[in-house]
Amino acid sequence: MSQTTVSRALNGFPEVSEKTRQLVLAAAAKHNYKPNSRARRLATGKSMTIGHLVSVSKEHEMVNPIFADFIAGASARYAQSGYDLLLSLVPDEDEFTSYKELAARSAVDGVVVHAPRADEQRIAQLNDLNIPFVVHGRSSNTIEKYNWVDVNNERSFYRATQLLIELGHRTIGLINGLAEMDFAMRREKGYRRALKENQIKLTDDYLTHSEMTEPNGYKNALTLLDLPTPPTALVTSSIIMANGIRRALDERDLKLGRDVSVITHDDDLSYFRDAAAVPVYTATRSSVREAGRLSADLLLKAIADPGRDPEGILLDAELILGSSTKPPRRR
Amino acid sequence: MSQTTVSRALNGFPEVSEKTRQLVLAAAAKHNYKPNSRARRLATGKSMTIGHLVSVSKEHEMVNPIFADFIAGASARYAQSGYDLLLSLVPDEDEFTSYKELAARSAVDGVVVHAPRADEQRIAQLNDLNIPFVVHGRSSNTIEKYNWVDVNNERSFYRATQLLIELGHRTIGLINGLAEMDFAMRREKGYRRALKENQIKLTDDYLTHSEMTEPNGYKNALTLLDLPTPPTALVTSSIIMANGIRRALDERDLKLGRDVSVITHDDDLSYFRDAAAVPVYTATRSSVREAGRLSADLLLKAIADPGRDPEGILLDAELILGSSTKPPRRR
DNA sequence: ACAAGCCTTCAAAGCGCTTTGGATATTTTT
DNA sequence: AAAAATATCCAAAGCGCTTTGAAGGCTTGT
Repeated sequence: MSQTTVSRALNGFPEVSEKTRQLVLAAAAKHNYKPNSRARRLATGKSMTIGHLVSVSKEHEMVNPIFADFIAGASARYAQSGYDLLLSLVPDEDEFTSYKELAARSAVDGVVVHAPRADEQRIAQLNDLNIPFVVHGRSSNTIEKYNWVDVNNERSFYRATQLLIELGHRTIGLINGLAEMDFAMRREKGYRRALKENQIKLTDDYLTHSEMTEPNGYKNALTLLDLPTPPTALVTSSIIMANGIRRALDERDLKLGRDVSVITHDDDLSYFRDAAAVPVYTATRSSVREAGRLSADLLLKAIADPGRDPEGILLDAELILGSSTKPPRRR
Repeated sequence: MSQTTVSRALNGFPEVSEKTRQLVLAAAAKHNYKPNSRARRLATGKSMTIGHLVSVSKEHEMVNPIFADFIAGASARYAQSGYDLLLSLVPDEDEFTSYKELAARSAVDGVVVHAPRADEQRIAQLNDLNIPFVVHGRSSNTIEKYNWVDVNNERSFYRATQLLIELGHRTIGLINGLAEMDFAMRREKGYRRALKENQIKLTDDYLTHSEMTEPNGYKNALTLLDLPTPPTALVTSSIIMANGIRRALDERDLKLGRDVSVITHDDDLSYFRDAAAVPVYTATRSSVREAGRLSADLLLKAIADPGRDPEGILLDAELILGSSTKPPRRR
């Protein structure tokens, strides 16, 4: 049987009769034959690979813990469509070089941009390289069109802050992610809007920016608790930081919920899943794994149809009531 | 200039004069030329790709949080050697199929085996497939030779338990990972050995096995605290579980350290780095990122020299004194 | 029974590199 | 100055597939 027939049979072309196809498939299964990826990719001119470049902050060598769950969501989709996932953790200053290199050697058919900043260079750069991409998040100061999947950060933090205010809190801190991150900026905006609408004036002392680690949650919580007028409630951007906050409260002999209310953003990480009947944390919750799935779908569409107009998908984080929020304690 | 010369110049062959090489390099840099990966891989017969198959438990869709840091370590090494990292998150029951498929289409030059069980099928299977691999961890019930990088789990949990005993604790619980995992088995062994050497008899009630999530740490801690004779100290396999334990203590109005001592294994995750002058947790600490680096090195060596005898690298976890351990409280 | 048309199969070209074996230019030796 | 040795470059083959263009085998209509 000729190579052509085999190739066509395996790739589902209509020119081959059903009988021969079955024969070919049977023989392939029997010998555990799979077309050699390398040869196939050269012949088709496609890489059948999606690149994920995750930046590692030089300073703290920090890998954003949400990325594992995000990738878990995306990976499943890629597998379904026969794509491989190429992962590269790069020092953040090398990010663009890495994209360029991937494009030059045409190693990937598309890439995912993680952790966009409010000012994000990569979007224009990738548009220039003319390589399909999707951004997990958005970039406020970017005018260009691009594909993105994001959570409604501004609105959900507005609602979270509003909830605390309705409970009676007037001194509310925000323990946020790095200031240059787009999500952090939007969350801050929501927080400020809620305060403003309720005529609450707070200095920037009640606002911290840092990498979202547990120690940073702890440290920043202590800083806020040591203010002359300590906050009675905290909003934070990550459940990992929330754990640090809990530790800080513990150290000050304060009880989460009773003494200080906390609302956290909850990415629904698989190892922190807050699935109790009454959740531990009141939270703005949105599954980052689902975001991974949607991002993958969007990217695959963009690759399949290069003429396609960029699209944005906005997920709405639910505001989940848990036991970490109560009215402020009487003094 | 001929294709041959260019190829040789770029790949550092001695047959080309230094002058021409510089010319070629300059021209390549100028046009941002990089040899097409697909073509190069077909021509050389190498994939220049390392596969990481991370299994996702069907039940909880849990992705082991240590894998991000492990991969961060490995990725840096791959990049240095020009290798790509292919990541696939697969439902655990499909693991072997996935390896076989990767091998059949020769998509990778080697693979890393994550989270080995005490009875681990994959090792024999990969040896059969004759594909270079390294295991992160070991498999106690496997006789075959293989490359591995592991921590001295048995010894470090022996020492941890011993420390608690020396402090005066007699009722010590172990909140461990899944029973079938090799690391969990070894840690239990160390724990039991320390108890036995000190003539301490405890029922299996003081021992729990589960996926290492925060909620499981919480739940299992509560279970142990509710025993007729509750433990005065706990040993646990993950800092994420330790956070759950803290929450359980909190709920019971017990203070970590003062009321219940805790020693945790600490993988030195980037978002939980316990770098305070006096660490929060007394811990058996070993950087999983370093394990990633070493695994990558070992695998690359194995690929470069197929005749090489398998090698094992045993890392010793340090026992770090923190503030979560104190003598048991008088009743 | 023959031509037209379709279904099925095939031989060969090409994907963009690396590598082999040979040719040419240069230097060294006799 | 010629021969030998070496340094430098090149044309062509080949990696294992997909895809093109064409040929062979069957069916159908007349």
